[in-house]
Amino acid sequence: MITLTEENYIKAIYHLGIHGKNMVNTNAIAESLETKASSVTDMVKKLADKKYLNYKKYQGVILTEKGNYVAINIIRKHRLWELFLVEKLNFTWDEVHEVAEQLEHIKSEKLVNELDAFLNFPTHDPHGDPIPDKNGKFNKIEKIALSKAINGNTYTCVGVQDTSSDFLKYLDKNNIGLGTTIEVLHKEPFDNSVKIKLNTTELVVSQNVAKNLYLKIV
Amino acid sequence: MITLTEENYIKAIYHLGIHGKNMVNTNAIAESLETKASSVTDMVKKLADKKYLNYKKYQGVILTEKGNYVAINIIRKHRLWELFLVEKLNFTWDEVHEVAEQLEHIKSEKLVNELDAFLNFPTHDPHGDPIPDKNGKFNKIEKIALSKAINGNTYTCVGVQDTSSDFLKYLDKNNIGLGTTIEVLHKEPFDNSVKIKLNTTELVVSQNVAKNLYLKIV
DNA sequence: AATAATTTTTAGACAAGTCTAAAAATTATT
DNA sequence: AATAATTTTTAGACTTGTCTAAAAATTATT
Repeated sequence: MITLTEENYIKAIYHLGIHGKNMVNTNAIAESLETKASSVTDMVKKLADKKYLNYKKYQGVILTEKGNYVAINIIRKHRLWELFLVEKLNFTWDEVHEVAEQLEHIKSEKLVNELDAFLNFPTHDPHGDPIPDKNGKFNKIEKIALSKAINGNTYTCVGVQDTSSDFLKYLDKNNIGLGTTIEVLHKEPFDNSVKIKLNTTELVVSQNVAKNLYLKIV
Repeated sequence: MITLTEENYIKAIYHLGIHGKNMVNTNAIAESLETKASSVTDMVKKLADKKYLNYKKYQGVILTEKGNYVAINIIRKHRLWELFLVEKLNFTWDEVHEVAEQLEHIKSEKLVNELDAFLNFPTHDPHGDPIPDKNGKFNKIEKIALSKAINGNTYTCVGVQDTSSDFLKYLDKNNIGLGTTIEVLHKEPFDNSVKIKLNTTELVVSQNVAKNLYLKIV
């Protein structure tokens, strides 16, 4: 039986390993889980024993097929629950994360699959992230950060990188959500801020915001 | 912060203390949680320190107001989730318990209250047990075990005592559910079995079944 | 290539919750 | 009321996951 802590390590390692196919190092895991490197070393040995990952001393860690499967399953549950909370229980997109972090660990195959059906087999969660299906399959959408968007083009918002409450509240306040149409008016080379057009209003957003907002070309 | 284990102890103590206002003893708690008496003693001291209950050495344990509040809140969550699983996710009444045991520990005031609203503020769960409201209030229904029902009277089924999968499957197989109309035809003094009439069919149930099936007079 | 800085691992300790075995208190029996 | 049976508690140990501090390996710098 896999423990809650083990699941959280596997999830963190999955997310850290997503870009670049190289190994995930101890300090990165420690930082992401807000724990100490020595604790990570201990746990990583245990997870290697259980065949969730391959571990080379001083080299870092990489998930096995088995570990990958576990990670994707947790992510599937997390995102289904997030969507459930927003669609059925009136949560806002900045409120869902904390609760979904708990719900993702509930163990019941039937529960996940019935929830999936209840929500009509959705493909994306409230932050625009893809939801893996029963078999772990999901397609990533071709998205681009606002900071890398091209002047004069028009896009729609398809997701966010940062899911912190503060950032999501900022977006809400400025009427930016999934599906919002955004035209790129001007990119300021001095501070990398970007001037955009939303419906009728114009808005200047900082580099920080621009980096964390994902768009798709219309 | 209260731990999962503490919550389970408090819930068990609440259920054990419901009949008779006297103290709940160590062995009873140990048996109900399938643990050892020595473990119970340790935990009970901890719960007393945290003011969830009053504990007198060798005398047993009784929940405080604070402990009672925690217990009722867990029961509220358990029963709301059970109803959700049956009503929205196609679970049968014998499948819900195990999953609800997990879901009842999710911590989010908003989640519980929104779930309550989503289900239209229900008053009873799929086993006929009352669901406490936001303020912990609930009315117990005047129910009677089939074994104590009176010959010739007609009742409706309002709940069960035993919620084991086997018992609930037995009831399903014989078309007995919440709201089923039951007429008591004959009580056999020899083995305490009871002959009942369901719609058109007649059925003889054992003493064991009769003791675990709750009825209300029509 | 030698030294410095950083990263990672090891060793030993701690808290939570559990266990076994033995001691202490309570309850039942004669 | 003394002894027997039962229940409860204590004492000490184990597991999981964590920590600090020190040692070892790797990477960066000169």
